[in-house]
Amino acid sequence: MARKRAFTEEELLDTAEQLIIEQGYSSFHLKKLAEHLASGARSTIYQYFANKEEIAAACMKRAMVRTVAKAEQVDEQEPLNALRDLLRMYMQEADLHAILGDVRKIDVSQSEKAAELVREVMGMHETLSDQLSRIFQQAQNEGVVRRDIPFVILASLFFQLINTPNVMQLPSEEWADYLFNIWYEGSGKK
Amino acid sequence: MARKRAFTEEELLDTAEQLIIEQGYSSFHLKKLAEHLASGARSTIYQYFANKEEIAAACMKRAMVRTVAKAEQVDEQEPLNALRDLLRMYMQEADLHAILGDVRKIDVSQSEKAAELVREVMGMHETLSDQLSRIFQQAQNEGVVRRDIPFVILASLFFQLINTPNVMQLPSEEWADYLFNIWYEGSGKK
Amino acid sequence: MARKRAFTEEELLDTAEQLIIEQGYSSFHLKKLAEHLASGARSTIYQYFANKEEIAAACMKRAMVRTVAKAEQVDEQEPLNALRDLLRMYMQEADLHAILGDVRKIDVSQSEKAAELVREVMGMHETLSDQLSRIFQQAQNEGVVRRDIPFVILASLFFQLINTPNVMQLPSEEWADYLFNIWYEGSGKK
Amino acid sequence: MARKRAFTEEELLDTAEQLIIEQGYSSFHLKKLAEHLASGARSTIYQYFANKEEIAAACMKRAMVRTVAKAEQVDEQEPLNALRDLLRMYMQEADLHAILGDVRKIDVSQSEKAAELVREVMGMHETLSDQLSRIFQQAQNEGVVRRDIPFVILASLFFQLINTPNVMQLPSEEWADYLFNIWYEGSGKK
DNA sequence: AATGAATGAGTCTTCATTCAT
DNA sequence: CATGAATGAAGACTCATTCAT
Repeated sequence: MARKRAFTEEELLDTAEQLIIEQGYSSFHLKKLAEHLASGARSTIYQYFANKEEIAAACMKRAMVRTVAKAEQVDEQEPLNALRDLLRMYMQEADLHAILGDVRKIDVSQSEKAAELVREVMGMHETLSDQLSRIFQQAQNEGVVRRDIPFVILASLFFQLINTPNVMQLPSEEWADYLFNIWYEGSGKK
Repeated sequence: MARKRAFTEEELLDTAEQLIIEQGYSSFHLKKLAEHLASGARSTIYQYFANKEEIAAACMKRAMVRTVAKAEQVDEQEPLNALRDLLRMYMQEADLHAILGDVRKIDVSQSEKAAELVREVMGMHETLSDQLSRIFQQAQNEGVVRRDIPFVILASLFFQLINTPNVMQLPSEEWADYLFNIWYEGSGKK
Repeated sequence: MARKRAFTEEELLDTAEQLIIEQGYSSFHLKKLAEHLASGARSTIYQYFANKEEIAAACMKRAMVRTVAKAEQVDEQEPLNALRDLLRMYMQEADLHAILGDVRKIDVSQSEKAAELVREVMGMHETLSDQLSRIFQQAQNEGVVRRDIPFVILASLFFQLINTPNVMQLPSEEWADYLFNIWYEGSGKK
Repeated sequence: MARKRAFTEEELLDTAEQLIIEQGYSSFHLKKLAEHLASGARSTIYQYFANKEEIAAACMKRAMVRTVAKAEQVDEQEPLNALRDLLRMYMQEADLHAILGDVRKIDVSQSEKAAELVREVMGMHETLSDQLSRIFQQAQNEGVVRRDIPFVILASLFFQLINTPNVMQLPSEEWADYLFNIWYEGSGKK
């Protein structure tokens, strides 16, 4: 008994995520968002979200939830296998990096809702970090990775692999495994 | 007899660079720039540059020129030594990464001058890449790095080392050497 | 060494005061304000004030300061004379009533400056009330006004005289004295 | 078979009146109105009224009609008794004052219906004024109120009594009689 | 030159009103 | 009839850029 929706909340967040990833949060404008939505006026957006900040935060939370859900399904029994699986997963959620860098830029002072969402994202980030640390520590205990390097650094380097441009155009999983090997074996000659 | 200069072009670019690095290009405003300049009015900036985009581009070019100059001084005879030296150098010019990520964000459509500057920055980036590739190829020829991996990827991974947060607070050079070792030997157990 | 000002801060506040008095704070818009200023764009206003709320608050404070200054010059020795003088004075600052009713409508949550100004206005209101109370109490002590009525009520009724439309078009002072007499003697036959 | 009514016209006007009295016409929004209605959507309001202005005007007319009806029942034989009764009545319809101050704020240029309603309200206001004048004139004729003051002024001062804040928390009728006495006898010592 | 001031284009947000189911 | 949804016309505010002294 009402008009047909111009776009779903889902579509809105998809579009927002795409824009934020491509151009960064600082240049994320509702005008642009509305234009990219194809149908629907700018003001319609306010039916779904109270303000720009909430959109960005909701968007980031959604990506984070998605990632955490996948991360939880990784079997942590065998550290190396776990790391390989995690890398594959992060490779698919490659934008997470960009997003995490932008969460702090959200002005949270005018919207308690946005503040809460940002807090949740931070919390989940913590969860992911903890998982990596846990696995790395176990790997060190089992002696399968170097022990002469603090695991934070190992983790940090490992996490950066995601940013490597896939110049060989390999399928995501193969690419992940390829990088994993280099990370593990090193770039020097054997 | 002209009035006392409010600020030199040099000072302006220094301040701009600092701002762009700290907060990213998208949130780089001339208002902020003027405030950080201590002396001089916002409108005075237009005596030196025609618009915001030119400032950003000039700023990035300057950083690039600086880097290229240093890179040229690296002795490329011994590939591994050359790489070590380059890493040390890049570590000092760590902001280059941030800057390079932002060049593309400059809206170049309204200012031919800015467009030209951006092109120059891109060109110099190319120069740096070529150098890295050259050294890596030589290293592969000499058999001091793995040959089963395309040198572009080796270079890409190598270049990412710069982003690793220096959690151990080591002095820049030591930190570079530390990472170099991990990159070379890998993270896996020996 | 700069362009000529489109309007002074003084002119701006004058215009704002007029608008707020005529149409109330709730319908006070910067667009309207700019239009009434004859010269100057809307955005120029922001050179002088940070936001709408500050303008309104500054405007009210100015009126209040003006009034308090006049009130302080009233000689309180003889209560009845003092009251007569005060009434004359309030008659000239007749808009004070309208303004006071609107101070509370100012949204103070986004601007500390506005909040402070509002606080100051309230404080000065207090000062004026205290003065009235003081004089009324003294008048009761000296037996020149009724003692069977709480002085707050006496003051309240007295203060309302200001709102009486001057249908006879008497000069302000005469009109004040005229009303003062009715207030004192009552409307009933002697 | 129609759906259940979301709200009656009566309920709508009740709520509108309450809002206009509490916060003034300038901050009267249909959004707020709909929220306060508990049941029914904002758009449903347009089944009953063509626009915001009509609602406000209808609301004010209703209050006016109510007041006029009560005023007509006052026995005008004895002027003083009539005045006392009128004051009691106005005290109960104390919001009338607020409403009358707001009629002029209604933008009547877009809706002929609203314009007509506003005209009616003004007309009834006239009626009430006439009644007051009539009674005052009679009172002057009978010599029960001062004759040295134009009856318009007497009426005006009388009407303002309604605004006096009831600090003593007396029941409405007692409060009316209390003020009536002061108005009649004056505030000066006997 | 340097700069205080002006300004218009652009963004966010709100709200009355209209649509279409 | 009722209403969920859409929307355009404001209004607040910011900022790059231009003016004129």
